[in-house]
Amino acid sequence: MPRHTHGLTLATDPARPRKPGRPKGGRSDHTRERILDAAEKLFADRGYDGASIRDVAAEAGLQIHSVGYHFGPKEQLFDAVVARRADIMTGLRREALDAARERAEGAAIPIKQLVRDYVSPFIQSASHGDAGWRNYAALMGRLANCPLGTEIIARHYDDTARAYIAELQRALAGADPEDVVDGFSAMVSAMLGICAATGRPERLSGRTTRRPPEDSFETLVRFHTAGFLTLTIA
Amino acid sequence: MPRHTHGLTLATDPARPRKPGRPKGGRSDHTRERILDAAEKLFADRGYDGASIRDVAAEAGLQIHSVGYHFGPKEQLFDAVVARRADIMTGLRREALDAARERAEGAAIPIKQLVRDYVSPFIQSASHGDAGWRNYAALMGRLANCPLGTEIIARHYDDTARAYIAELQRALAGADPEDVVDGFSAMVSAMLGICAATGRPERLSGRTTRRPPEDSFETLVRFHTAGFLTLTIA
DNA sequence: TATTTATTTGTACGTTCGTATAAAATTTTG
DNA sequence: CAAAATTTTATACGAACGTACAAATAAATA
Repeated sequence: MPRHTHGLTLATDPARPRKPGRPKGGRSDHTRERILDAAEKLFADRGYDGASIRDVAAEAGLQIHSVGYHFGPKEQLFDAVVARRADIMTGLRREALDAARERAEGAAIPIKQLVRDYVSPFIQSASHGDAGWRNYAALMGRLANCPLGTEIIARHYDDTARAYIAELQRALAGADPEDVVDGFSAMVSAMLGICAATGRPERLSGRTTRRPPEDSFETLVRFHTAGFLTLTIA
Repeated sequence: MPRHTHGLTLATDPARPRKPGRPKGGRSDHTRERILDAAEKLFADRGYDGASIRDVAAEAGLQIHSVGYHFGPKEQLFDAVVARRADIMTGLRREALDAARERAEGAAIPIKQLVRDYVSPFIQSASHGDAGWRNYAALMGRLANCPLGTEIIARHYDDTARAYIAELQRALAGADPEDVVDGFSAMVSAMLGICAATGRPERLSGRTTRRPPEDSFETLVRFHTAGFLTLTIA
């Protein structure tokens, strides 16, 4: 299995619908994954209100009610879509943070390391992962600045965000903690903007093809590391 | 009239509906403004698909068809909402750029000046302007990372964005032009994130009240100026 | 083998959506 | 004052929405 999929791949054989009846092995995870994949794609393309449960069912090759049967009301389906990969993302960021702490041996973790460790899992998944990860990244970008999205993001991402912010504040001793939070917010906004693949950077630079997200990633790390470092200067 | 409204205020007396019949003065601008105000608010709160034309009409105190009569299909209404203040915003940024060019007397404009001039009109309007500007700022944040929004933003904002990017590239001679575009995109993402007022910074910092956007504005200017400046270092 | 459990199917309900049509009301124009 | 123009009101249409119910099907259980 390719490393960048982080253990999650698109449900195979999306064209073949299941026959009715109790499935052979324990639970019917296959169908659930198919529904999540379809919902992820449509929510990313059209937004929460723009994507209908009917569309999701059709995209998954299922009847309408299968979606409600497995996930309940629409909001629960939406939350399940976000949660699935949020758990993976959070795990990667926690691992990276633990490793960085170990390497620092009690000292503050370098800013650049913190920026890299927080942003890297997301951009790597969005650029090297399968279509599911690309859809997920686009979806998170849509969610960033709207009420429903912020509420769900808070539930799944805020704990880890606070852990990184605490390390940033430690590494930036003397900086206003609120400035650090603003810097962190700016970093996240930029990260989501890169992965949203809106085509705007191409239009603004005159490129015909999209710049590789890894290149933007390196720029983003340098750019935001420098930004954080100036916050210590009163 | 307060300076920060930039000549646009909410239509007065939103509770009184107009009587039917041809209006006394030329066109019925009063009703049009009321509809735009209502649509601006609801699109910001609920998104394009989440806000219905019925809701807009009710918010404006009008019958359903008045909206369609004045603005045609829903997408045209949406574009009109974005366009109204985009024209004002673009004007302010152009003025600032012209003034900065004059002051530079042929030399490159300082980075910090460019950052400030681009971001300031938006954040000042969103923080000191009336409710209409606050709604508009929230709406633009929602639009940033979705297809429909990006298309409309391109139509109304890309020309001025390119003018600022050209000056940034001139001031950052030696930097990769693509890096400069990425930095500009990061700056815009952060600007929109601040004005979206999602409540996330409060949750991440433990504040109970929202940090004044002007404070975040000053941080953002320092932060991103430093980011741009490192792009010249290979 | 008979019963229970899990899943899919098919159909349907009431609501809301964007848009359209027709008529009434008021001002401007001739 | 009569006719044309403009805007509001009132109503309605077909389509799509989220959700729900009952029946059918197949595996698990007894």
